[in-house]
Amino acid sequence: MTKVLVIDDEAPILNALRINLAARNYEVSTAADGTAGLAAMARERPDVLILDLGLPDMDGTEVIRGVRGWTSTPIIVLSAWGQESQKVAALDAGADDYVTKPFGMDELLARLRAAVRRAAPGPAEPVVSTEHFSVDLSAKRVTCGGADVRLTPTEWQLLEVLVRHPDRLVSQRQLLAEVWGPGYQNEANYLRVYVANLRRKLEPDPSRPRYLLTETGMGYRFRP
Amino acid sequence: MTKVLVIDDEAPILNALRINLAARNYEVSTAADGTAGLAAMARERPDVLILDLGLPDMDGTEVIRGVRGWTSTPIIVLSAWGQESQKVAALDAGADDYVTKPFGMDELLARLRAAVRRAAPGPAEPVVSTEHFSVDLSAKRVTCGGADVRLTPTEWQLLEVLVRHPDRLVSQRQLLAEVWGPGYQNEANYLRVYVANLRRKLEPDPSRPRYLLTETGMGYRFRP
DNA sequence: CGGCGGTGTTAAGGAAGCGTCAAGACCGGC
DNA sequence: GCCGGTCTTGACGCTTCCTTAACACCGCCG
Repeated sequence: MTKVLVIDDEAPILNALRINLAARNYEVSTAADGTAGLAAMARERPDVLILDLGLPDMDGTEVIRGVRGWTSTPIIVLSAWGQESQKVAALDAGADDYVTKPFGMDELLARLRAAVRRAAPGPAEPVVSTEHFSVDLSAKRVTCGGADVRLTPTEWQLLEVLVRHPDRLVSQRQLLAEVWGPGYQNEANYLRVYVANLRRKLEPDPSRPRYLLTETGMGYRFRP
Repeated sequence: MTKVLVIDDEAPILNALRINLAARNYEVSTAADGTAGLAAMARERPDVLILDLGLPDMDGTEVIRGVRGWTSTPIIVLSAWGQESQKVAALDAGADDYVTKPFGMDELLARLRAAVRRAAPGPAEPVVSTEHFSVDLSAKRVTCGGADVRLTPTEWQLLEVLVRHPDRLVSQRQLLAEVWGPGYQNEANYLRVYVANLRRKLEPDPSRPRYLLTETGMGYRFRP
């Protein structure tokens, strides 16, 4: 769940944000001034910071600089209408984005999504490991006992489909359709050849498969 | 020098941007509609794209999607006041930021700086070394056995893409799109020629590659 | 016991992909 | 306009991969 920290001294805005963000399934924490905000930033380690520039105890750009000293967490700035120079200063200090008050909640949420998306390297953990081998989906890399394993394109595609559905039984028809195309749904012999190839390259004992299991008459299953 | 591409169909805005950006030492190119814009994007390889949503020939979000298909170059969107839903759609399509017309030039420039700064690799290690050669990404210099190696512009771009994704498989389509442009995704023979050039200049034994590995049917991989 | 459907294994031919070389096209500077 | 460097383009031989077929195996049931 995405964690958001809101630093603002106006109670109505704080409440509105807390309610709306919580409703969208964000985890929200708040702080009412710059000092408390910097402390909360270090303590909570949020994924995004929403920062009001008009704080009672310190200038907004100082907060930004304080945060930027040790993390690149995205910062979205709230500023009152007309404070052009402040906004510019905030962006130059390292803010990622800003929204002018009064603002529409939809716009803020869209900017929030954009900021989180930019910061996130990848949506899902792309590496699946077993005791004997590991598969890095994004790098398209397979290592077995420390050494790289070379897979042909077809072998890789087949393994990818199985690994993306761990513990699930994947039917022969689905495998054939996803790897060879929808026109190959009766060529079950392809599967036998390529599953055998994968087992020879990955299984500790290819004749007694431990990870790439056969479900007779149905399909195959990957058990991590 | 930072390169900026402006896609806008209104001549006054185009001129204002050209003058102001050039005065700030940006290198500016322009396009008047989406089609020409996408072509210019591939040709010019700007560091930032400024995109007006109100184009005559296609929807702004389509342009964004066309660009995001092959590069993560920052995109700043210009939109008329009040088009809230358009702005949200643009951000969700992959835009990085937007500015509402009429806009202050200072604000646009600040957002431009922020976008470029965000896109910069930041604290990433700018020099990658192997046992036999080392690549300085920021200085664009390659040394092999103590001596400088001369690379042609195309050779350098190709090497840069591979080195920026160490250990990762980079598909032929991605390499072609990033080095030659999105229109060259079927010219796999270019890759063969230039990978061979790089190997001849960098590999200790070009016929038995140790760092620039080919994965038949899939792409290439740089192993440090 | 002997067929039968589904599966695992292996090998060979052809297709596709790759490395290499070289010649021509292009483009900049002089 | 010439010249050197760079980029395209095509052809050739070689390697890798995909497809296909043949055969052994296993469990099931008549």
